[in-house]
Formats: sequence, C-alpha cells, structure tokens
Amino acid sequence: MDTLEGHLTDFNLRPTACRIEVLRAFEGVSFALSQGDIELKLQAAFDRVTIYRTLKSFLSQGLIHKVLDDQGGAKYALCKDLCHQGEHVHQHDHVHFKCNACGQTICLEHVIIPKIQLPDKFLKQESSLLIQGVCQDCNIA
Amino acid sequence: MDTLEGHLTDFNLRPTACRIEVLRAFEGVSFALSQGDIELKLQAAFDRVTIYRTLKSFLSQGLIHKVLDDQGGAKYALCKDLCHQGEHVHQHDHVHFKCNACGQTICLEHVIIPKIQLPDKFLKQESSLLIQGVCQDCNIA
DNA sequence: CTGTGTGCAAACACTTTGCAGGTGT
DNA sequence: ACACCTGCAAAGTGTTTGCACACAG
Repeated sequence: MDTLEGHLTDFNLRPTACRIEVLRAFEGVSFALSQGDIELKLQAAFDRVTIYRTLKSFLSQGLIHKVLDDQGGAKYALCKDLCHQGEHVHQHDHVHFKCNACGQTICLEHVIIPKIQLPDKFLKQESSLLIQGVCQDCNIA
Repeated sequence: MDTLEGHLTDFNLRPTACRIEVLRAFEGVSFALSQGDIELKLQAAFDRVTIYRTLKSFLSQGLIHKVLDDQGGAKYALCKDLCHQGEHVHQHDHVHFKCNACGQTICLEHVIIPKIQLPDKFLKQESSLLIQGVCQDCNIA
C-alpha cells in the first residue's frame, strides 16, 4: 500500500487522524523534524502530548528513527528501506548532517560510517555520526 | 604550573573556591561528567547555578569540552593537549564512547574520525562520533 | 465490549536569567 | 575600587505521567 493509512497499518499502527497527519508531515521532507516542527506543520491542531506519544509509537514500530542534533535536541526522520536491511531489524549507523546555515538536519542514507579501530577490549554495538557544515542547498557560492 | 589554581589562571580564570572544586572533580576521572555528577562529587556544596556558570566559563576558555551522550544529555570532559593542536584553537573531532553497561562516556582521544566522503557540495566543518557498546572495564568476559 | 488513543492538567528534568550581595586582584 | 563570582528565586524549554473521556475493531 502506498497510502498513508496503509503505511500505518503496515507497521501495526492504527490509522488515527493524528497519526495520519503526523505521517503526512514527514512526507516529501528530506530533513529531520522535531516535535515542534511537526506541531507547526499539522493542519489540524493536536495536543503536544499526543504528538509525543505518536512519535513514540512510530519509534517503537520502526517507522521513524530519532536523530540528535548538535545541541542534543531530538528530531525524527522516516526510516527508509536501508534501515531494515541486514540481520538486525534496524540499523541506524548512517550519518546525519546538520547544516549550520539553514539549521536543518538530514540523513545521509548512503554514507556509511567506516570501521573504526577501537582500543583493545572495547566492543562496539552502535554508533552515530553527526557532521556539521554547510549543506548542498546552502552551499551555492 | 601544575596546581589546580595554576591550571585555572593559565586559562584566564580566577581561582575561586567553586572553580577549584569543580576542576578537582575532573581530576583523575577518565570519563565525562554531567552537572549532576559534579554536584555529587564536590566536597563543599555549591549552587547548581554556580556550577552551570562555572562549566560555561571553563567551556569558553577551552579548559573543558562538551560531550553529548546518546540521549542528548550534556557532559563535560577536560581538554587534553590534543585538543589544542593544529591550526584551530580547538578541535574535538575525536570519538566518544558510551558504555551501555556502566553508563559512562569516555573520550577516545587518540581515535580519529576517518575522512568521510560526503555527497557533492556538502561542506564539512565539524563532526562528532559517538560509539556505544561495552568499555574495556565492563568487557571482562 | 475492550483495548487503545486523545486531551488536559500537572509534574518533571535540565538549564538559563535577574538581581542583590560577596570576593578576588 | 571595580569587575567578576555566587546564591537564591524565578522563569524557560522540552518531555513525561495520571486520569477521564472518546473511539476503532
């Protein structure tokens, strides 16, 4: 299914009005959204709390993943197919890029974090890399 | 100078009681501390606010740097000599490691982030890599 | 009908700001 | 003396919890 409702039911989420709206907010957006960003994008007004809870449901069902920006603020982005590849249900070892000009944080789905040589006896489980700089849209010098 | 007071004056910070105590809290600790951690480690009790302001002064003078853990929480760690190398006054492109067992976040001073090939027109300015897993102390299987 | 979602109020954790008084140089 | 530091109170931001009602299956 490629309707919003279908997308929700695919992830075992009841297609409620709020969820459809929140999912729509992510549509066609290439960067990560905070709860506040989402609240502003919604057509109908939904309670802050409901949005938080919606995001939490989306997270636990693997529909979105969380991204922390350089200030530790939480943002969320849709999971692409890449997230569901491999043995693990989920892998988010991809890179996020925060533009210092426009402030947006985007997922660089195809950039993977190279293997890092850790000191002895350190065991890696997950990793996240945030690169800050200027994004393609702002870098029009 | 290698006294705490001397260390402070070296960084143009007046050696007040609170600052000496906070600096002492970082001594001999290999992992990053949050404001709360520091508050607990202090001998004398100082106001929360004063500790925050102390950390802010330390940050602006380059005595410590900020580390964000996997939840976006702020922690702080002493800058080592490595931080002051190179053309920039400060570089923190080193890796931080958060242990999922003991919860501590440590700076891997000597592990450097490999060059990442970014998509066209993306310009990198800074980056931070957080690796989660099990640290050497907890990995005693 | 039953479990889940929603709104509202309130609580919570963390951090910052304003102001009056105290301290280092 | 003067600038800077500190404590207290208060406010600010982002997020979570409790509870009563509403809704989907």
